Amino acid sequence: MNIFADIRTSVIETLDALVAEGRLPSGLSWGAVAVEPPRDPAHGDMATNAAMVLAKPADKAPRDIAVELAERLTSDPRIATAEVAGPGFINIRLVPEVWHDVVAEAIDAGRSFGHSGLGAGVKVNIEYVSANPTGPLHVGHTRGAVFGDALAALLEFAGYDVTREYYINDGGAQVDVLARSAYERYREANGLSPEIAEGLYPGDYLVPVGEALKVKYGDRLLNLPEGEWLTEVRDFATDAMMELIREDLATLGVKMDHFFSEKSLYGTGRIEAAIAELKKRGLIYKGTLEPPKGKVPEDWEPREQTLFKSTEHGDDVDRPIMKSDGAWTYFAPDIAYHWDKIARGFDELIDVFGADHGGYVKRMNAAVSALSDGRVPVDIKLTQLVKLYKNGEPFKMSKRAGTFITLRDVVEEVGADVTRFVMLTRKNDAPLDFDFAKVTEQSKDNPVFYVQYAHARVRSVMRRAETMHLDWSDNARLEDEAEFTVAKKIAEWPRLIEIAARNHEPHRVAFYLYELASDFHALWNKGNDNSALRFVQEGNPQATAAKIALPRAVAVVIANGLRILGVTPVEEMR
RNA sequence: GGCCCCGUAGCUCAGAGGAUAGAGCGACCGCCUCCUAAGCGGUAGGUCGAUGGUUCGACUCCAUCCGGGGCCGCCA
Repeated sequence: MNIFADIRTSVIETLDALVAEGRLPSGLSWGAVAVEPPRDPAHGDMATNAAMVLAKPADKAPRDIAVELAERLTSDPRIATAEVAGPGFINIRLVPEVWHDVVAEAIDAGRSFGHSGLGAGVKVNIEYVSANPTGPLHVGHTRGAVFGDALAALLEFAGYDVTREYYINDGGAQVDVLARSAYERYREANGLSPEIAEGLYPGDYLVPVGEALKVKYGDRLLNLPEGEWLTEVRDFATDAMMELIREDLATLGVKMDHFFSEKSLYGTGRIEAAIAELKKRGLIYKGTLEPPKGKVPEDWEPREQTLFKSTEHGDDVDRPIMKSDGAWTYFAPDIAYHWDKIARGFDELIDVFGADHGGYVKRMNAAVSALSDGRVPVDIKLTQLVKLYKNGEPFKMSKRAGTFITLRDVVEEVGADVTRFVMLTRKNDAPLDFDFAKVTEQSKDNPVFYVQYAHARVRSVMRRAETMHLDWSDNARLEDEAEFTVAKKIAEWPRLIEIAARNHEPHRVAFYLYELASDFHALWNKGNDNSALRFVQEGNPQATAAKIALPRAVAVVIANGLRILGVTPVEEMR
């Protein structure tokens, strides 16, 4: 139940009735008619703009429509008052029973409260993380992992059929570099001193890989020319890195449905097939690009390449898919990969990239648009930088010195729950400050704590109520303003889910939970002054049952929200 | 030079085209005999970067400009 959608339906039925009676002209569109919570609670529980958006097409004064509409709306038993205000708003107040019903429904529906038919089984593929398999995941990947995972859960909650996917970049030159780096560690394991040349990966994490290579191959690969060991070492090292990455993701609670290998596209005709699709549409040609303006590379010279006419689908320049030497560019397997997703029947695609990949958005959009003839929308979400701090001091990282902070460092330091919540306290495209000290602080300054604390408070009173052997009725008795404030916030949950899902913005869930927790803490505190508002009424099981329904509903919503974010709701604070 | 993101209170940030633009921090003033004060209430603080445009209505959409960041031929 989404009370805002329900009342909107009522508004529209009323409008239809007005049309049927000739009070409004026929043929009007209700698309712009909205029923929303007002900014100022003094304006009521919800407001509709119907009269204003219909005034012009209906050729009537907004207030005339509003007066007529408002008068009829009150015949809806849920609507207590409907008043015309301002330029033509209709401010609606609902009867108290509605809010009691919301509380009962939240408790009754439990984990499914807020589920939406929005997705209606639409198949969505969400690709995230997709880090090169050349080492452990670092902080930047962590944000992408958390964001993608929360978005996936959010869409599932909203009724979408979601596939979580990771694209393994195991087809390019970087995995050869990985192989050479691992080979040096293999030599080291054999008692030789490794030569980590400039450009190789120096990290310690390859030491065990070298040792494992020794276990598998003994000394047989020593003193062989690179051509004879490269493939085997590369595959071995890549598998080891993917195993490492899977473990890293597991510590965060991220589990992919599907890993897709770039390598599987090469030599199998799959790239060729995807390019053939573009060729079929007349979007492949041979040509020479202009040099990039502004920053001209020293060694630039015009070369003829095979190009994708991405400008036909909104890109700024056409993009090379094959180099002048006949090898595919990195973009070619990307096209093939996305063609594969389309061929697998996904209705919508989402890619989560780091902000440094912003330059690829237009070309990927163009590729998907071309390959699906505009049928499959692709939304590319960029996650901005994470700046690390400790007690307000910037945390210096140096890749060269190998002192970069890994995902595992972060999770071990503050825990997966805190990591996930904090990463979602900013919009994906806003930079994020992550202070190791502050995120674990137990105070209201810390949103993770604040929301968890609200949940723990509810569980605490529920444990107390257990001892009273009361009848756990879903029927709340709401009396105080603060109680209605909380119930009304709960009523917004289903609507919030739809907005967040539609915009692909899981951070909205985190912000909402903070607001709900705030309303709840306020109510709790009111119980300090006014014992009638306490959830546990000593020696009175009936009164307690009636008062404890509301916090129970709060806990349901907080738990559902936290689960979407991938955070475990806690039973008590420790 | 081009493209993308950002610009909202002193600071960090929310804000489906709606009414008098919000929250937290910081500052100031209050609230524990009472389910966790790990909390709550109040006060102060704003030309929503600028100028035009669309609209009944613009922080929101469009254009131009200013400021900050990122990316920019065959690299991955």
